[in-house]
Amino acid sequence: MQDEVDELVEAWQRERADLDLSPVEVFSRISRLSKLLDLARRQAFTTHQIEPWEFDVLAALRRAGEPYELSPGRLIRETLVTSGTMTNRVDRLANRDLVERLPDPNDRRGVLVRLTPEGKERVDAAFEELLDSERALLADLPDRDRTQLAALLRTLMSPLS
Amino acid sequence: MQDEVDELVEAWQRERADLDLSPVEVFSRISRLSKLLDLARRQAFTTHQIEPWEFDVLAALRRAGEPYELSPGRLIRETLVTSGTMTNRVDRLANRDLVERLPDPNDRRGVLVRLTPEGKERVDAAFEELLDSERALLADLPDRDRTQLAALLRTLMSPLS
DNA sequence: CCAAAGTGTCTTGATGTCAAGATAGTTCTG
DNA sequence: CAGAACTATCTTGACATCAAGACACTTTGG
Repeated sequence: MQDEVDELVEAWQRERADLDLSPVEVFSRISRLSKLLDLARRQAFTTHQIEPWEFDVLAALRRAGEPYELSPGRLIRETLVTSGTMTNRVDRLANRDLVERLPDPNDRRGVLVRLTPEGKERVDAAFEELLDSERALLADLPDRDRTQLAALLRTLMSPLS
Repeated sequence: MQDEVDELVEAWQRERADLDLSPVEVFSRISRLSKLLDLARRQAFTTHQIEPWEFDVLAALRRAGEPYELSPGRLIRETLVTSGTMTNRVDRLANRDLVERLPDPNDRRGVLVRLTPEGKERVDAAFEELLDSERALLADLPDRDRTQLAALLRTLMSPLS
């Protein structure tokens, strides 16, 4: 069985037979999968009227547990975006009443972003839908393979993070 | 050994013990890896003064083989971007003399994008650097695991593409 | 205790992308 | 062969992001 990446590697091989192309087999697939996953994710969220970037923020707050509060700085670190981006995201989420901004009682520079009850409902529903859709994508992969894949990805990631 | 995703899964587990979180173990790692890879890629290309998006276009033309020509439509399909984006990319690459636009002799609506000699040099050098940097990332992974990882990713991708 | 360095958040301007639609040329159908 | 449907590319306007820096407050060190 052959996929797009096999074709890509063959094309390179024809042109640059001198190169060792083995890294492409792994990394090109990861990049493509990630792009396709974004689409699937966006799809899964449409029912709940939220965008992937909204989910990322809401989910970080949800995972934090009661009282569902984190500082913008912490959200930045969790979601790997810049501060300008996070200001903008929180603004838009606050406009939609999914989060609210509170002054940090311990630091007058600081702010706390808190999930509203509606935000919590929304993110919980979206997460369940996301898990369902991802489970469907994994359907072809036996349990053993799934575990092994996760383990290999963990190893690959360790030098990067 | 534990990574960020293990922590993320634990946090979810504390909050939502009712859910089966196994898909997260795979997909969250793929997304994160892809993000980290983008950074590594960007890094590898700085020496050669090109951006990842430039590489994507130049590489598609390079792989096509002599005379290194493809239509914008074909480039769109290879790189998974919209037509507006591709027009913009080709414009900027043409301004930097890395590609040129030619009329398609067989279709007066059409255009062919051709790699210039400088574009070819640039993309070849960048690709070699990219392969080196990716090989370094794979250094910890034995050959056997590498092949298996590629195979598992191929299986995972097949229902999506 | 005060000045300097550090930290947390927001603002600004530039950039790359997309969706929708415009335009020009081609292919199909009756 | 004429009109309709289709295709290829480009244009436009909106949008999310980032990098750099502004601003307010806090911590550190003499």
